[in-house]
Amino acid sequence: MQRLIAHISKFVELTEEDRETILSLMQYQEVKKKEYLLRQDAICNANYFILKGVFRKYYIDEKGSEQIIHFGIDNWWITDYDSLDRRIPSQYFIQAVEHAEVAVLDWRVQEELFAKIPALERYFRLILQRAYAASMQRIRYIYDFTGEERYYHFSSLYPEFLQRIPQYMVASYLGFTPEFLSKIRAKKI
Amino acid sequence: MQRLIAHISKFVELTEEDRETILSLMQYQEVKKKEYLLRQDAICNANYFILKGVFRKYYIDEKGSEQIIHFGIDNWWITDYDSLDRRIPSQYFIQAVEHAEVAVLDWRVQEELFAKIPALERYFRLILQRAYAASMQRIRYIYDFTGEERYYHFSSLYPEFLQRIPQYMVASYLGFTPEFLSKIRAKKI
DNA sequence: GTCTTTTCTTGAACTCGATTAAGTTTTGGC
DNA sequence: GCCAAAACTTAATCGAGTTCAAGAAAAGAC
Repeated sequence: MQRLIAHISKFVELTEEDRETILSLMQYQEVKKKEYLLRQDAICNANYFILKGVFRKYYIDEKGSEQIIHFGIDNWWITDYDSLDRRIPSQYFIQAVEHAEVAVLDWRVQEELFAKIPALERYFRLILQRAYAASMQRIRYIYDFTGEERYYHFSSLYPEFLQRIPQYMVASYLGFTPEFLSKIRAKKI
Repeated sequence: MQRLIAHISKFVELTEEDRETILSLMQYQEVKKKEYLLRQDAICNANYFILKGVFRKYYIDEKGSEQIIHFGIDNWWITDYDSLDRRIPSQYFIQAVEHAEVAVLDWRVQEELFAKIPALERYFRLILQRAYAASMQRIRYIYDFTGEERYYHFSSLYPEFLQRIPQYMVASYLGFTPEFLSKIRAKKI
């Protein structure tokens, strides 16, 4: 859980008392491979800080196949903000790709925490700013580059990732079919 | 400027004093068609609330052509958060598509305002949450639908928009060429 | 260690949308 | 009101990536 405190401290200043408050109100949770933090149609009840492991956030598209829109890795928060905040059913699944550990911030606790520690409201504003910028960047990649270019970019950015997660998940995240990914790999080797 | 106050009040509670503080620290500005609020390589100095008009946020892609990543319309904020907050050169242009009026929140004033009115920090957290969710939704549209489907979806969602802005901008925003948009329209009529 | 499930590969036919290169229509400046 | 610039259309050709279908390899389960 110290990783969470360290992360927050990179963005805002916390007193020793703040730290204790945060630790006392958040919970540590282990998540087994393939377990879900959230399922479609459920109302999201927490924001999760990933201490260790990998999660995927996906939905079922028109044709009934899984489409990954986001990977969550160490030191990122993962949730469905829309469902969490507006208390509406989620369109997404959040599932552990491998054994993981998270810090859980329940939505009922969140308000209490913001009231006690205003710096946290700021911290989340900054986190969201980054997430928003990252998702703009993602749209740029989709528009500017071909599938092949996106794959090479992704594999040079997160080489260890390709070892840890199934190829078909990478294909889904990058927006093409597993067959096409196979073809790209065949070309290179 | 009352539209801004009304918008903020939809998300957080403001006292009469808060309102006056906000109005005193923000500036009203008219922006002529084709004028820029931000240019590539400049550091973004403000967050703009659009009172009236339409803006486009775009960048120049690898091939040297303009790629629109976002439209800003009445009652939305538009800025480059990454550049604004981290004081780094922007990758984007923000340009008025038609004559517009904005409320300007300068970055040096922003901190002062957050200190005086903590509710505003919360307001921006909520705004960013929405923007982030919207951009996720955008990625979904790109992945799930063909260009033609995206066009029909867009035109049913914002019919008045198609009248107000050039087609080639719609094509750029939707991620295809103006020629292809012409083809879609020819098919239907 | 074998059996089942999951993941990955290969190839042929096909489709969506890009590119190129005209020509046409609309808009706006003066 | 006229001219130039900006915006839109049409058509032929081409390529990135999909779909379908089958088989091979790897990973768990017991």
